[in-house]
Amino acid sequence: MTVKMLRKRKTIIDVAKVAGVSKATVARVLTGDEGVSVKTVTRKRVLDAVKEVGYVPNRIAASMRSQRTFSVAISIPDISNPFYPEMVRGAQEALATNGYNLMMFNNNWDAKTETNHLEAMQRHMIDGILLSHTQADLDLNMLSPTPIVILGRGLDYPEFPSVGNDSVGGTKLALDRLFELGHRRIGLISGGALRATASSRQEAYFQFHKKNGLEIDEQLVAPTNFGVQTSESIAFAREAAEKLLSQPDRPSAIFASNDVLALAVLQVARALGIRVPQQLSVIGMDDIFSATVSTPALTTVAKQRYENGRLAAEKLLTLMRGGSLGDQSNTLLQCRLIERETTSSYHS
Amino acid sequence: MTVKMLRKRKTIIDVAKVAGVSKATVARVLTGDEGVSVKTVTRKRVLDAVKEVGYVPNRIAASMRSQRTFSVAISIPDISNPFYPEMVRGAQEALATNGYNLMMFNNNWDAKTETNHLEAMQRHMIDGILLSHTQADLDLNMLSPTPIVILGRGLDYPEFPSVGNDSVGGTKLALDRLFELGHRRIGLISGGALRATASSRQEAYFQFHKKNGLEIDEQLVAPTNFGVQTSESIAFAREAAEKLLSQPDRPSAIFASNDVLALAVLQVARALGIRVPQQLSVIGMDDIFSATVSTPALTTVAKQRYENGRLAAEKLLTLMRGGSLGDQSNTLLQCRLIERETTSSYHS
DNA sequence: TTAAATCATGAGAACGTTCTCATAAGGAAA
DNA sequence: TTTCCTTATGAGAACGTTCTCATGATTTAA
Repeated sequence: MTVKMLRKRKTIIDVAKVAGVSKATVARVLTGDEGVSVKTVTRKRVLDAVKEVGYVPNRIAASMRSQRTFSVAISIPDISNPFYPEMVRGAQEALATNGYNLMMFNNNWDAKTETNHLEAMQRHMIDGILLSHTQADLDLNMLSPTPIVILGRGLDYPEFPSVGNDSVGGTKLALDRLFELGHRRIGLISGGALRATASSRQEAYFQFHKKNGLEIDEQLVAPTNFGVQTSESIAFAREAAEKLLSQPDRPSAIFASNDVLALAVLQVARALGIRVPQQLSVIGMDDIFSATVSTPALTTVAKQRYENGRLAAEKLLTLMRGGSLGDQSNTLLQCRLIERETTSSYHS
Repeated sequence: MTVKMLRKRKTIIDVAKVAGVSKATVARVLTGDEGVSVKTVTRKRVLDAVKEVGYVPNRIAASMRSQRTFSVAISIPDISNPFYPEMVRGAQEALATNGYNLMMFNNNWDAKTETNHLEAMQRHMIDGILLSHTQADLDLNMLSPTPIVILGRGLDYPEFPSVGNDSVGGTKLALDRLFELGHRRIGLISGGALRATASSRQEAYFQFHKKNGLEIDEQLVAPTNFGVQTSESIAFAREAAEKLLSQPDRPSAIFASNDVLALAVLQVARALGIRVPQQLSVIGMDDIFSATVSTPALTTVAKQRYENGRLAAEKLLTLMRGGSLGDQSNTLLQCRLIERETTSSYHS
């Protein structure tokens, strides 16, 4: 008869016993910021004892006392949306190299879930939050004093630090390029998670027309949708593209505010027998992986997704260490136009 | 002069005081599994007090005593590889509905990082692990008694429960279909994270030839690569495809063991002026988003990624609750062939 | 050589829960 | 009434660290 011997986890006290020192000394050796002084021989004895008993520190207990968990929460709408994983990776790597762990919260664009997640974070005593918000009216002050960094342009929460991509600048980049190529009737399909973001891009579209003395044809602007899932987004884009492209005086170019939308436009154009880029130029935004493998490969405005996550994490680290961001509180990363195969100069 | 009043977090004792009961009673009300008996009036008084003081339970403290953290770790090679996010989402949602949180570990295919992560998990006292392993020789018993469920076929760790996709069956599905379409010279480009997986697919390829009385032409089999990043994977596939397709007696069809590879084949074919599917049929595997938007849209063997994550989490939940999986320990999910536009019958 | 300063270590409180055990308050059975 | 259960609550230990403070050992300054 075998008794299943499940030995208990070793504690700092076991180590202390073996090393012949007090638990305080063990703690000093293990968590010692260079400052603390421990005799070299003692340190060695402790370290040896740690190995001997196979001690693994219990961070829960440490957190209990020190009030620091070394975990950070990241809240995003949908990890399976190709925009986010790269951002998460950037954040995770920056945090990991600093000894922090990442807790992932995925709210599926659901406001209630998002709010629940915020409370879950509080319960878990996380040290900081990276927030790609779905709603514009979260009570973030409730989380004080836990530091928060907003992922994306912080339009809805101007008082919080943020790192985002300059999508308005990117929109200009795309429109200017199309103008340069001779396009004058340019369609807009604008989506995105948040009303503020979506409308700021539309604003850029209007500005562009004004600047270049072009008239705005409402028929060229698809009604903005936001806060929807990838699959719905595709259906929406198909519909919008069909409407834009089946007009008698159809646009010679379309700018879509993300690649998923732009790829849908490509499909519709193909179905309608409109050749891209000969008869229609298309520019997307984000530079997701799919943009590189579509045929023709999608011209797009690239966002710095990895860098976005990384930099946000970096800021959060500063805040968690009690530092201040000064005038570096809100960062907008530059977008870059990547010309592939869906753009060409205008032919009447 | 304003003194920044940062009020301390409320504890169960604050609630107890307001409600005029002991902390034990508060705990009973808040964590009470139906079994425990508390007077209705007392319960109400406690619940009111919780609201009044704005109490948020401290799970760290709870974990300290109860030895349960209600967090689960998921270890994957690369969240920005389009295969994983959907799986993570499946896991996260199943766990969240059961009150568990997900800690994400991303090892970038690095063995050392993976090992470090395993220790980090132990430190954090996580209740269970979902492991998509990179190495075949991890000492998982070290983590005992923390339950582990392997993501993917558990070939390398047969003694642990696992949930994976039947990629061998999927390979057969693809090859049989190509055979049915009249193809006899079929190329294989096989990659994948793990040696065991990659070679089991190659094995299926050999079996297929034997079964159908076909000779194996070594020229049609690209050297297997595994354990590489997406970007390297693409370069590898390009090279392999070029070699396969520039032979005098080139294959009329190619099966690639994941979509990223297959999409690369598409690009190479296009560059070489080989029309797909008229002159070359291509089948991929995984059914990532990009497969739906490529031109022509990729025929592929779909894996159940969300379900994979969900089911693995479900099993882990059973184990964490002390249950047993019985003969349900290892699950292989069925693959499905999705015929899109890169396959057609053979023309000499 | 002695006083003062610094270094090295230990004792024990504290963190905020959960959990065990004891006990008071009711109600049922005699 | 008394005794025995059952129900409802409280007291206080326990979880494994970190952190503060005290104290003995050693070095430095005079």
